[in-house]
Amino acid sequence: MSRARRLLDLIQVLRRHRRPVAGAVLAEEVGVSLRTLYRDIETLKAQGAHIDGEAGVGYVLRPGFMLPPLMFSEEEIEALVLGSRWVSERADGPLGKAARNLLAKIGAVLPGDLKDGIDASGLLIGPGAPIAAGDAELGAIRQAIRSERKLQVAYADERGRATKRTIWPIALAFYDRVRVVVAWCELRNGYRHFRTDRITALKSTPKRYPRRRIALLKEWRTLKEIPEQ
Amino acid sequence: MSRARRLLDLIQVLRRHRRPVAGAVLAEEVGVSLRTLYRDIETLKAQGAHIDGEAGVGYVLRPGFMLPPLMFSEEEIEALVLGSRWVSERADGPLGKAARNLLAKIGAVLPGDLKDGIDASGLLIGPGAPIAAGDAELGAIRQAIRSERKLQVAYADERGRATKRTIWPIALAFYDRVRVVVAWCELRNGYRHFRTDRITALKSTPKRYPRRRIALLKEWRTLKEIPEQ
DNA sequence: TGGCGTACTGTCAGTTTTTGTCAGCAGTCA
DNA sequence: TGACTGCTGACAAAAACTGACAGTACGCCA
Repeated sequence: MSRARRLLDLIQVLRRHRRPVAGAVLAEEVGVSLRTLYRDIETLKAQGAHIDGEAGVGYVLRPGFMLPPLMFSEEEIEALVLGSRWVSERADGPLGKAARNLLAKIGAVLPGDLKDGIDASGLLIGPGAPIAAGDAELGAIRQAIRSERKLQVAYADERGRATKRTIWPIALAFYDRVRVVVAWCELRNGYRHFRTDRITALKSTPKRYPRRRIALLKEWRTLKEIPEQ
Repeated sequence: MSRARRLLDLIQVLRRHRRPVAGAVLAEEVGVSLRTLYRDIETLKAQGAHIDGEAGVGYVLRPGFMLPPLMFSEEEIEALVLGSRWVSERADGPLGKAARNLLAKIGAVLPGDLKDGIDASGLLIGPGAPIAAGDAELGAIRQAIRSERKLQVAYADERGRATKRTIWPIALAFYDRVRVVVAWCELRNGYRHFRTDRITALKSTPKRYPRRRIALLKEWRTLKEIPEQ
């Protein structure tokens, strides 16, 4: 197995372990000596991987994705840049910032004559309809979705009726003007949609919801296809 | 210099030359023997680079971008997926397809447990307002923008007055419901905006416009900041 | 405090990979 | 046809990688 391949494998192995892993364990899993493992970790760090090593503890990989060398066509890059610009303009603050970081990161590795390529991409996002409020909490909502944790929300429905609910957020949908949380609602015992601008208060909880998000998402998608009464 | 680094360099060198380049020239530029260069080209092709070699002619790199190994944070990947989904749903057909290819390409290199990660990303694009017509020509417009070539268009303005113009397209702006071509208009001798749904006919020409697109784009941006009369 | 588990570094010999040289075949173009 | 070029195989030299061993440093815990 080539060295480059082994390095990718090492990242995967690291990803599998959520807790810190000892170098010796990693070395065994990828089939090299401990000394070589240290060298590999060094190489990966040099390539930008976020690996934290602590004496007496082990290694952890900060959440993220490592991509191997990849070739994109012009149109694919255009799509990437346009999409990131849309996120940058129309999504909430932190996500928009991530989109700009993404572009900066890609720009940084392109040779000089291509850096402007990204800035000067011919595809632009026009200003759109003003987006309804409720941005401040989106970061927390995304975090809850990622980590599959329950949220407590105070919600005012379209008729202004206020309720307090515990929900299992499974997705966040971006419309032109509003954002909608898709969630299982413990109060109603069913899937419900919550416009973020109508969430009057939100509290993250440390409680994980009892099913996997992917399964819930699949179930919700199936239900959606059945016309409602 | 590491081999991986040299391969990236080689891609850059190839990008610089628009005409076919002899392997001997490339070998000299990256500082290796011809034999090694052939081996490098082979490796790059195996990694997915679109390099065409023809005996008696030389090498050409089909337009595109090669990215080195890159680490993205969770939020950056979320932004990438969400942005690509927006492009996939809301941009024109070919670009949308490119966005889907982009995601597939990234999904393909991720280890098994992450592939669904992309499909199951918790961020969705909601259905939006119907988009005004004029999609069919977008591919040709983007092509003209990329290659800095003039377009002949028949245009009906907001009051229905029809004109025929030769324009230098420099950008394409995506609004919620319409798409707008930003261009220098030879008829009006100035920058004008054309809604794609009001372009009644469009013809690509092989004529390059006389200035660089980046410069025009910069000029247009400056002019925009001056309030119009 | 001492012991344990761990990250990390240096050195060096053996192994593997990469590289250059040479030789030859095949395709393109004028 | 001849000049130029892509492409492949073989082999030895050069370079990089690897494993083993020795040693240091750091954090945790009894």
